[in-house]
Amino acid sequence: MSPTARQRRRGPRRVLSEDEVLDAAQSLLDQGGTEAVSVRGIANAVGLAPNAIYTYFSSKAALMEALAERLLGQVDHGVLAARDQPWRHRAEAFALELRAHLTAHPGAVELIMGSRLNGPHALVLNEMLLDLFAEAGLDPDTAARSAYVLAVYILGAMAREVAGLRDTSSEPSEQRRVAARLQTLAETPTDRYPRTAAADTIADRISTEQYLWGLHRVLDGITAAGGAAESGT
Amino acid sequence: MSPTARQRRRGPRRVLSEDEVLDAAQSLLDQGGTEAVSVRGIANAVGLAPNAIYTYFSSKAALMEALAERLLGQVDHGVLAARDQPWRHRAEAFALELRAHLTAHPGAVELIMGSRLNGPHALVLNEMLLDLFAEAGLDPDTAARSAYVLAVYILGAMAREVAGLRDTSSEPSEQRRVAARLQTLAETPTDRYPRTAAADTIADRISTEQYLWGLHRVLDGITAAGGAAESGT
DNA sequence: ACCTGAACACCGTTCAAGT
DNA sequence: ACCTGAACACCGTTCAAGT
Repeated sequence: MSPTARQRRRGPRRVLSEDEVLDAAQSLLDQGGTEAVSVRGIANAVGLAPNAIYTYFSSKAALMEALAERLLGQVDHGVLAARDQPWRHRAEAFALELRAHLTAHPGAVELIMGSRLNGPHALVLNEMLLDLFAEAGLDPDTAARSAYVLAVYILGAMAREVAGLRDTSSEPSEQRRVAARLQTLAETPTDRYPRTAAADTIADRISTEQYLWGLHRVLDGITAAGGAAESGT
Repeated sequence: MSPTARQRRRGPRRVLSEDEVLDAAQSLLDQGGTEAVSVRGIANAVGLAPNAIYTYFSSKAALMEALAERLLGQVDHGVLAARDQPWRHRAEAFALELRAHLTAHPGAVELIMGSRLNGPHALVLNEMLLDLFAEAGLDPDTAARSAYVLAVYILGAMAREVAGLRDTSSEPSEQRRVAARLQTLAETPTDRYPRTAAADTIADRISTEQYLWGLHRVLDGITAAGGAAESGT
């Protein structure tokens, strides 16, 4: 599953793909957050000397940019394109899908938030949001503004959510317990401890409820301003 | 202006305040962003050995947390507390004030976004937002949700804005020009180049307009949901 | 063209020692 | 209690050299 050291055939032939390098980077990111991603760590994971990484990416910054772009490309946007569904339903499904993907890769949030979001995947997503709001009956200008506001809300909410999960590491009294709890939950099989699993699900549902409440307020505001066609959730 | 090396009276007496250490950190942050803030750089700026910093803060992470808190405390929240003004006007004024402060310290955004926001200054701000929405006629639960959504929008918008200003450093074709432009603008006296200054002001106003448009949509959505009392902008 | 070893100029943090 | 010098285990990146 995780890319480990491979037999190094020495020689000029390119032995790795860019994606394999990004796989290693993403694995480090998922395990220890942004600060755990190092050029030397990636090199070690793929079995190359550190400086060989610069054959694939011109700098660590370029690598991280590519990683952010790829992570954005991994979110399933099929729900956004489903034209048989009412636009509001699609917006909500997409917001939930993006949240699910990013909370599964918490380190990715910081990366995506700091990125310019002008890569191909980001542009595709923006295009789909423009389409969505156009179908909702908004004129192009209002649709563009609305897409921006929606993106700000979704990404901002994700950033606040993962910031709340942060370690702090010095004061074990507060959030440390939550992290420890999550760790425990990740290790306890759901079917053996139904109560614990249920409590966790409830906690998550509360957070999801707050997220969706805000999303609905944003969509309400957009609808009222742009004269968008109303449609059920 | 910037804290430079001071005469070091050697001995056990504490010669610096925590604030002086944070001053140095903030200066580095403003000049070169988060990655320019190093324990050794701070130590050099205040004229201490690097490890002496650990007398003031237990770790770099704790230092950065304190810095984020202090930066949040620097935003003028008088506009939020002005009870003679309609609540919507206060919300807008506060949003603009916070934006002005954070765009003046772009590096601070990443710091604040990554912080838990549970320090005293953050709690004060949250409390004031709760008051604001209570005065707007919302019940406590809705006020709390609304404060969260408003914070997410404001901080999210700031994060997107500073991410757009990022360097990229490798491809000078795109945003590099904007950065260069801003640099040029910062160096050209406004009164000598009125056209250039006007163009910049217009560009900023467009951005401000988008920011406020989104803010109004969010407030509209909240108002509609919570049955808040309407008041003119 | 791709990869390596070695080196450069950095990091955050710890430790024993001085005052 | 506060500060220092020295050290440890790291960084990202560059360079000359090998295939």
